[in-house]
Amino acid sequence: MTKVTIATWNVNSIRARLPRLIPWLKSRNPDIVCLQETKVVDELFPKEPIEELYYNIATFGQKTYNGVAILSKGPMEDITKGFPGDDENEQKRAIAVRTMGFHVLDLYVVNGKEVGSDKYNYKLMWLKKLREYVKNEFDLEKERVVLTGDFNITFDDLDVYDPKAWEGKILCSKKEREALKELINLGLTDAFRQLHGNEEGQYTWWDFRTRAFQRGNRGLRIDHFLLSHPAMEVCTKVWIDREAREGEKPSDHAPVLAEFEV
DNA sequence: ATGGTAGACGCTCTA
Repeated sequence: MTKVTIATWNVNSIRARLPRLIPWLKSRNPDIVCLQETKVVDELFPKEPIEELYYNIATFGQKTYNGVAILSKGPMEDITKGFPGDDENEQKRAIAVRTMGFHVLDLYVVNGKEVGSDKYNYKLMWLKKLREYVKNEFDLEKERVVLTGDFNITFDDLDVYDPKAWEGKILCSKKEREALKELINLGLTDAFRQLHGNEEGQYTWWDFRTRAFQRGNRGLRIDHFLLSHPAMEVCTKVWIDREAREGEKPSDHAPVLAEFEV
């Protein structure tokens, strides 16, 4: 048996977060890392300091906004960027690779701004495209498939610090939760909830604007590991690395790490 | 009815 650790982290700019990312990679030493909101074109992605830690890197970035990247200690095959049929102007929010015995999809789901807005409708449309893509391109019954990243959706009120304040709001609205449920219903499991039961207060994102972390864990759980059955079967642990949200210049998200015995 | 912070960019947008 060997252990494979897969991590996800919305870094909110790879270049701004490098002083936090590099020491974190050294201390946690994950085998595979899915990054979101890299906010940089591929040519300017700071590859060298990450390659020095023996990672291969696949990037799918754009200027200023969005952007995803996968780091892996193993070789990466079948690198797929975006969804089938996307044109080059489409927002850069999805990248998939086959590495170390897993199909890994790194996702930065649309935020949606406000329920009912154009961005909200784009979010729901994007989630529909994601579902079709996963349904058509991956064998969830037979393969170890890992969908991870910033989903910008809570599953239910257990994932919310103040459910009353967030009721029906963006990240918590009925339509978003239904879209996430429809994705799950393809044959995926919310690995964190599967292994942690109804544990409360487990969040992955805290709003900078309201100083939600410092003011007492006022967060949401929106960064997820959605696993196919063969992946869930070998998953032994999922945990949120709150330490990375503390200290100088953190991202607004904490990393989430999943461990597999394969 | 919409502040607060953070990041990239270039005096504004996105989260």
